[in-house]
Amino acid sequence: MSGGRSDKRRAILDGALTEFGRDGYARASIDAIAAAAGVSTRTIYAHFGNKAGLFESVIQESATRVADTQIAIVERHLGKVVHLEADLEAFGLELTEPMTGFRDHFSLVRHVNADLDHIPPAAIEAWQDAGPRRVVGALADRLRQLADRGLLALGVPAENDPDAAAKLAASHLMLLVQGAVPFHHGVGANREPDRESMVQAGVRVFLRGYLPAPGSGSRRPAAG
Amino acid sequence: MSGGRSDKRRAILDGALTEFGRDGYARASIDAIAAAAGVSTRTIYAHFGNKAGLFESVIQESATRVADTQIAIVERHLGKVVHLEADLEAFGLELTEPMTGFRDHFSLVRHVNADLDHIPPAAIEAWQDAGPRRVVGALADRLRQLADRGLLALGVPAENDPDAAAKLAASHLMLLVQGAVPFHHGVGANREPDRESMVQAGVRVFLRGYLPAPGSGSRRPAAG
DNA sequence: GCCGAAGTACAACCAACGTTTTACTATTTG
DNA sequence: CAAATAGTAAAACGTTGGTTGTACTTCGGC
Repeated sequence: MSGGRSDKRRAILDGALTEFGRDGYARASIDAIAAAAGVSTRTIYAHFGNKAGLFESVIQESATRVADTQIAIVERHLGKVVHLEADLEAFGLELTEPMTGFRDHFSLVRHVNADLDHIPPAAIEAWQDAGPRRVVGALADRLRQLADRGLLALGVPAENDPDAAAKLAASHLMLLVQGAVPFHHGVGANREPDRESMVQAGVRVFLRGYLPAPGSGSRRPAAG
Repeated sequence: MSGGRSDKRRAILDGALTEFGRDGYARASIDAIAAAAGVSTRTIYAHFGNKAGLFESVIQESATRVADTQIAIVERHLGKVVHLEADLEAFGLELTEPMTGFRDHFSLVRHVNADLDHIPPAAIEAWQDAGPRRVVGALADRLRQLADRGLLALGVPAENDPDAAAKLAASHLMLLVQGAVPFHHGVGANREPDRESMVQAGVRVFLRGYLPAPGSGSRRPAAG
């Protein structure tokens, strides 16, 4: 019918993302994952060895997909900037959308951030490299490009990492824009409908922080 | 020696905070908590009924203590403001300090935020009311006071919640300032020593966003 | 000195879970 | 056809963990 042989692997990854995302590593059971994937538990062990191996595959694969999506959004809105504020707002709006679309993934990420002590460092590095660092890097590239055009002032770079200023600004933008979306059903006392205004506010704050002082070629935002 | 009878309860709460913070609810075991508290497991059930009851007591108690500390920091630095930027920086610096001092608590909070689906809503509300909402409220009060003096421009308030603008600004400040401290040993690619400069950067961004336009009594920061 | 509250040590119960084993089926490939 | 490959179903193993029951100890207050 649907597949030649092995969409089993895909089904397992999907089911595991759902279960791990909802319940976290410890609570999620192999049996539940097998049921969600429509697969026998033995097949999971055949593909991924053990629970830990499955988990690493799940987060790395999911992070890659999400990062690809987010980088595409970065490029779409910040590749050719015509009106900085409007483009940043559109960027932020579309960036916070996947957080509902990829609900399971971001739920999983929260679990990972809480469980860092129980995850092998190699797995963490692999995940960060495949996901968040790639996004921040892409965003930093675009911000530096805008700074070169004189549209932004990113501040003085550090000696060791010349991109530190751009990465910091990128982190700030992500923080301000993603802080707009509540973790869950209204934990931060924020309601859904004001996502747009929350993003606008975040962008406005970002711009106030990183707009070059009027009448300066490309200076740092302020004196220490 | 040290106590008449029942510091047992305190010892249990402390030990449980350590264990829950390191391992999360599911992984933390009653036996380990009992051992950490120097107490028999039976005593834990005598005091708190069951694991869930213990957990709720732990987070509520801990959140209250941390919030008290943070509110004191808010008042100390933002009660009598003389030099806004310097005071905000000192505030941010001292606010991010407890995150290492109360390491277990913030670790626990990350677990809670990831485990929201598995925690009774009543417990979540109680925790939010006892902790984060009180801090944001206190900070918002001070920001509104600064806005009244014309030192800040918080934006237009919403109809339903007149304090929404102040609370949003307070959330932004917390976000920018606390985003400076890495979750763990360098997950965000940030190193410890630059906490000071991270806080400075965050405050600078905040001020650029919420400083009143020069030569305006008390306007909103920008047009929509 | 006695009572009762609080605590302890220890065993036991029961359920859940990760993992392996075994026996069996279906499908592809040479 | 034969052999390998991938998958399934179900039981079993060993461990861990939450929870309870029970008998024993402390110790402060009357």
